[in-house]
Amino acid sequence: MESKELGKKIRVAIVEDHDIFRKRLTELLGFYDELELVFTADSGETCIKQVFESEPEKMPDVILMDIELPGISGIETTFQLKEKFEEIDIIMFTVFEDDERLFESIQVGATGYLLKDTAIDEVVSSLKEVREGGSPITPSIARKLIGMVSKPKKENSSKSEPEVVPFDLSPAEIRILEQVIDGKSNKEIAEEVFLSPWTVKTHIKNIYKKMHVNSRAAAVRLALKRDIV
Amino acid sequence: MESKELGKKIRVAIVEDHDIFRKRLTELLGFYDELELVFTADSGETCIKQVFESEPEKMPDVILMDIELPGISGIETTFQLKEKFEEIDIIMFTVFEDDERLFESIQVGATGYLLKDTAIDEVVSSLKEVREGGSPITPSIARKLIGMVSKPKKENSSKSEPEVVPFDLSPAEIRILEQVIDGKSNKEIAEEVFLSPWTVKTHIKNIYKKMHVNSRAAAVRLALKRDIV
DNA sequence: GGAAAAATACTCCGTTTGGGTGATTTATTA
DNA sequence: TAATAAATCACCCAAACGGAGTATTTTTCC
Repeated sequence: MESKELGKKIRVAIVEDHDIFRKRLTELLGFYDELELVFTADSGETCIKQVFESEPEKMPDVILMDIELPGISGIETTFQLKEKFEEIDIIMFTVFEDDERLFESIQVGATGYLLKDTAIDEVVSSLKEVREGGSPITPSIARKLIGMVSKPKKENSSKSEPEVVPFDLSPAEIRILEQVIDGKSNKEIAEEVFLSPWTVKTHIKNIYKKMHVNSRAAAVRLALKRDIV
Repeated sequence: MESKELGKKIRVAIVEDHDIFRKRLTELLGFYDELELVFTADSGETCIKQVFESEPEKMPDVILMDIELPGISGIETTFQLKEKFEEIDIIMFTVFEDDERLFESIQVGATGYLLKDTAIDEVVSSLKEVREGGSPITPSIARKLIGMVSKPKKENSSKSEPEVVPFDLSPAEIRILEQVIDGKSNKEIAEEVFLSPWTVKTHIKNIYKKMHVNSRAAAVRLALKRDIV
């Protein structure tokens, strides 16, 4: 855990399209001596522009990023920024609590995920935690995150190795996923497992939902990476 | 988010083998009126016994569970408790930060995961959050959790040596194959690499020929198996 | 300089996929 | 027993894909 020069101010940027909210946040963060607001932006495009134009000593350490933005979304913005500026930590800041956005945010490299009703000093601690290698996450969001890696409880497997199956795919689904990984088409799979092509398709759609992907290629990559097969 | 009868005291139990630590924690939590300590235990066995013998009005809402315990571990204890008392929330409380224990804790049904150096009022907020459907997690732990669901970011390996690639894919083809593995569509890839979608398609067809496959899924599997990326 | 390889762009066409919706049957378990 | 979850089958539609062919421009290397 490499804490980044304690004692130095944390350079913060705010990306938020809602004027009043942005100003209020700016105002509140102003009370904290340990923070230095380097810029605010009201859109993803502006934010990216600002970062590119920032002199090194004004480069933000952490960006508080609204997800809902006019034009490109906060998620897309994060993705683009992380491509070039890997070292900037980005905390998603949103009113939304849905799984998809959370998952996408994580995929594109967001470090934290806070709901907008988070108390201001919680926000400030989060900014610090992020600099120290942590990932501040609103508890209600954390529970969803846990849901993504935990499998709903079932049979007793307390002893020996827990036999970890990421995403809780049913046996039928795993069987089909294996065929998908083998590069077979739905029709081919159907013949292989003696099911109608429609059933195969339904299974695959359910697999996608559970794995949070939307194509065979992505499913294959994830499955191999997580050793599902 | 079903908050459980706000206004009612939260019944808490502490499971911790270290005497001084347990007493100190007990003492500290005593200052909070909104909490009611129903019991403490110094081992998993004792804890389970206590829960089974608890009268309904003394049943804990939340248990702060140390992971390192003499006899059965906090994880095993959690597992056994959750089997019978699904409604009890359990927060793992530990000095350990390793992935395995975190993962196991989640698998057996722990709701939160705090490090022992967490400030006391953070602990108290966590107890409340848990009752409101949240999952309080120490930020440094949360980052590990995120690592479990995120895709590894590509590092820029500035090519110095020729780097042998199975199948002799041209650099352009490898670049495109990487995108295919990321689950992108031809159009998305085209935008990413600034080429027309038709060109991308041509490349992909050539990749298929060289790899002797005829679908994305198959290409992804082969590429990952042979470490092309 | 000239041949070969790679990269680029485009068309036509039929097939496959992914997403949405809905329905029935069989376990399982609360 | 009632509620839930898993597995099965079905249809529609728009978008994406894969196969075949053609053609120009760059690069590379002998």
